[in-house]
Amino acid sequence: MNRTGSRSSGRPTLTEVALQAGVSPITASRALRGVASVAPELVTRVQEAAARLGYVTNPAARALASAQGHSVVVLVPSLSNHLFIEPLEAIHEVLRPRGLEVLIGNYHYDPVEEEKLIRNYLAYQPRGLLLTGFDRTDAARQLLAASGVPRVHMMELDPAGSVPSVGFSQHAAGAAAARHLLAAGRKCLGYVAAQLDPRALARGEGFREVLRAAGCYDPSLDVLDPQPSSVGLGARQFRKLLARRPEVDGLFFCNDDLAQGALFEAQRLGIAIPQRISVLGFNDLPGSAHTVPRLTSIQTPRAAVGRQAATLLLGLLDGRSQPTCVDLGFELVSRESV
Amino acid sequence: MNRTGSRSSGRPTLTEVALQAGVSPITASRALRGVASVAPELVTRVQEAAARLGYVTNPAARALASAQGHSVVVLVPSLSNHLFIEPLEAIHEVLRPRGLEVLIGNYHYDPVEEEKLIRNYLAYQPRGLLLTGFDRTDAARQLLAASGVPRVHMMELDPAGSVPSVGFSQHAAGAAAARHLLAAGRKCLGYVAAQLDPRALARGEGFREVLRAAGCYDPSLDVLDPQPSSVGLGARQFRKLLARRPEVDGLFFCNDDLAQGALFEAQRLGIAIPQRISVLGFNDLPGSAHTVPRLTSIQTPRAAVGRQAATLLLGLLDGRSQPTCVDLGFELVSRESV
DNA sequence: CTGAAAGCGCTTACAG
DNA sequence: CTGAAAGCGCTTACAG
Repeated sequence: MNRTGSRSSGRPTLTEVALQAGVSPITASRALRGVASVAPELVTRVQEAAARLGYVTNPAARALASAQGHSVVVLVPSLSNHLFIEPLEAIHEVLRPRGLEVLIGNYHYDPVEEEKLIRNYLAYQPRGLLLTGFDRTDAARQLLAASGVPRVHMMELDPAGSVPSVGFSQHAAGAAAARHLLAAGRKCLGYVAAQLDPRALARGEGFREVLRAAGCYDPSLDVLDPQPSSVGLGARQFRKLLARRPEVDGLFFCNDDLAQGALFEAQRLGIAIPQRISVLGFNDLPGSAHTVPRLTSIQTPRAAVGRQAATLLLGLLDGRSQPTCVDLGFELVSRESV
Repeated sequence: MNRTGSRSSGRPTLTEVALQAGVSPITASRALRGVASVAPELVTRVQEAAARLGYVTNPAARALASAQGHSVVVLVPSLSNHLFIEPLEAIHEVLRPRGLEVLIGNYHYDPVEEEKLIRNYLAYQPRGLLLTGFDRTDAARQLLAASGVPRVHMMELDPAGSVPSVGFSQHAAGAAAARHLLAAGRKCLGYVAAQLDPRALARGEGFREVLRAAGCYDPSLDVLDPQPSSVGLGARQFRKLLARRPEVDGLFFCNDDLAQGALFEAQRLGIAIPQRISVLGFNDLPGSAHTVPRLTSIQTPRAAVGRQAATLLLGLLDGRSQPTCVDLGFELVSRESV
């Protein structure tokens, strides 16, 4: 048989399972895949044979024969800031039970790296794609369109509404932040952002718009730093901003780690939060509920985004659902720092 | 040609590249893979043809034909506690340039889930495996041994020294923690651990051993909680322990997030750190350098573990290196909390 | 240094 | 409901 040549993998094949079960390989294949048309008795016979031999489908052979991978590719801009871990876990939970492998690509906030990942992963003929936001190279856009692979975008809402997306309005979140600070009686407000991805920028837009409408927008109070977000950076930016503009009385941080750093630094500087300055975070990261003072933040539906995006993709694959735009909203969690 | 049938993937194939370049598919294959024996002129011709057509190798076909995947599987117990992100990134950096795909499996600290992942991923015929620690089911052990796939274990050192491993001695780290606290003049010491994976347990052993030798080990001062590690849990455990044993004067936490929680809670309780209680963390997570007071912690070589493990695996694949045990050590970072 | 033949382990039409 | 034939797109020996 085939097993003689050194090219065989050594693992049991479908043909061997079929032999044991006394059926043809095609029937064995159908039985294992749960194709309806197989006699129940044969199904159990095949399943037993497979179990006995410890048979596991060779994914390469399956993908080659069916011209379809059994994977869904998820592309995220980062793994290190914890933000994308929760969607990732939720995606796994939805997709794994359906027999779909989840391939994770991290492009480190670099559109060129994302384009490479898209090119590479498309070779795997994935069933679907889960992407972050809408900001990518033209080449990447073309690759995606040409591939025809169903996809859902996460974290941002499609402005046009034509591409399936699951997330919330970053702009509205920024606006809500400004309104909350204004409602707390603060007047001299700044936005402190790092990384400066499209979402942080959109929140800044929303924030500014409200301030402008309230007649208290001061561009010199904004701090936009392209460096990765971190506790240390938050502390540094807080100190610098305060030295420069001691009259500031409210700060919106684009991520909780920055805000936590500001809280630490304020304590070192002897600046009372929120008495002298209100501090508002974003994302409500683990730990923010326990800082001193407890951080007021905007909770984002990260796990829900992953879950819904995966579910929507599944619907698209089955032809059950239409491309839609799912707005999951956000929630301001009021604690002690504003 | 083949392209007529609906079974084709629609993407350009090696054969088409070969046609364009005026060579046989085999030569095209060799040229693209960088097999030495191809005439330089043909190599460039093939590469140009491939570029022109936008050819990307079909990984399924390649894996099937070569009875070898081009992936390395990395299995980690968690993604959410940030600990395993750095090794993962480092592994990517080493393996991707070599054309190896990195498949990530997260088993959520569940050996049964790890066993399933091993079974599944082995079907991909990975070139190598990167595993976390040595604690797994017997079935998993057998699968690994039977597969013959080269592997390197991370984070712990192989006690026997026969299996390749890269990490540091968890036991020694625990002992170092105890010595540091003792050297600071503390006598009433406890170990606060969560998750209770084998590594946290090993650190506890090392910690206890030193205390015992110093004649001040008190088992009732240890807090071992199987829940996931978090800032909130650290705060809770700190408060409870303090209510129960107000005389405690030094605490070693199995992870920095717990220690950070304790710092917050101490502040709320008005307990001076380190004057009344020394707090020692573990892992030196981002943020720990900025807490109030700044957290003294034990820095672990997480990125280096990933980098070295991947490098060692590469050596194993090339037959360049022998299985060895690489001890990367750890470093106590003295700040303000002890 | 290059190539014709065969095969990797599945699944897709096509029959019956 | 079941199966024989062909094919997915590569690479492995084997020649020359």
